[in-house]
Amino acid sequence: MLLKIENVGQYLRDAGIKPSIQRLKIFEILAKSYEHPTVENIYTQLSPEIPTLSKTTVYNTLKLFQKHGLVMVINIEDNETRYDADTSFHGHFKCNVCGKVSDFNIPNTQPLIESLKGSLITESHYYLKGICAECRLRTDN
Amino acid sequence: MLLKIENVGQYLRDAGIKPSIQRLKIFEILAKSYEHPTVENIYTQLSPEIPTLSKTTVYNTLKLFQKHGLVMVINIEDNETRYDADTSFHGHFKCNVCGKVSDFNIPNTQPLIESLKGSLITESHYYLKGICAECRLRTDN
DNA sequence: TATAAATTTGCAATCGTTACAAATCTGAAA
DNA sequence: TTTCAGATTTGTAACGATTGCAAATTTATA
Repeated sequence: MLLKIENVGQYLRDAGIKPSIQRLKIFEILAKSYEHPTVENIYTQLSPEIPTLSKTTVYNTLKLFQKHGLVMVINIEDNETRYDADTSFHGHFKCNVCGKVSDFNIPNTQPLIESLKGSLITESHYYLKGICAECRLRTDN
Repeated sequence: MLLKIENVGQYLRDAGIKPSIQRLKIFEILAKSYEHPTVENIYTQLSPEIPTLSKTTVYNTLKLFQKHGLVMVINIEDNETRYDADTSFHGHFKCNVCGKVSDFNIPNTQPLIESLKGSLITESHYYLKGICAECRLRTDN
């Protein structure tokens, strides 16, 4: 989802991260769009603006965000790691035709799983794959 | 979960796959255990029994199983692809301490997601991460 | 037994990610 | 302002999982 953060610099500072230009821009891409970009996506988008940007910086920064709980990792495809600045519990839907990943709300709260009694749950992930409405219309599926 | 398949050879044949020794053994590892092995796991387990086994064969075979709907991919960690011969909808829980991945049943049916109306859903994945009961007791978490 | 097709194998290539050390930047003290 | 230490960024090399591909082997068929 689109996160409404007025001051990204403050948001990072509050999380204990010094807001360098690279960090600010990377976080903005994550927060101010509906995409769930890969490292490659972020790097490509930012390169014109920050020509000296290194892909290593993107990796390092995302690791840093993760460590501070500002970002969650989306593993839908095994060869495609995506990132999301919305860390609240929500689902992801990936269209196998156009490749887009969209968010969806999960109505009810998580069910209590009997067999996991005694376990500590720190992360929940729910995702679906299929063909999105637009692609179905377009391709007659 | 533990799949109860009396005749693995027949099961593969029914799916349109000729049951070679390699395919049989690889499928047995997937079906007859609670683990959710990686390619590495499978290769290591089978190597003593089939000394000529190639890791490429494991990859090819898993791709083939996938194509015929006999196997689902589990992407919990971005650097660790696991496989499961139980393709029915169920959840996975990964313990961050011992690393084990266990199954759990999901009680109620999937909620209808309003925003996905018109989409065709072909795969559902639900997974949790945390610390399992055993590791909590052992490590005092 | 001969031959074609299917399967397996081994190796090289690819790609995403990480390690690491040098370069650059930032902020505080002098 | 200048200097210096620490933080951050960068580029390159290394690594590991996965794939491409062609040769070798096995299996099925005539």
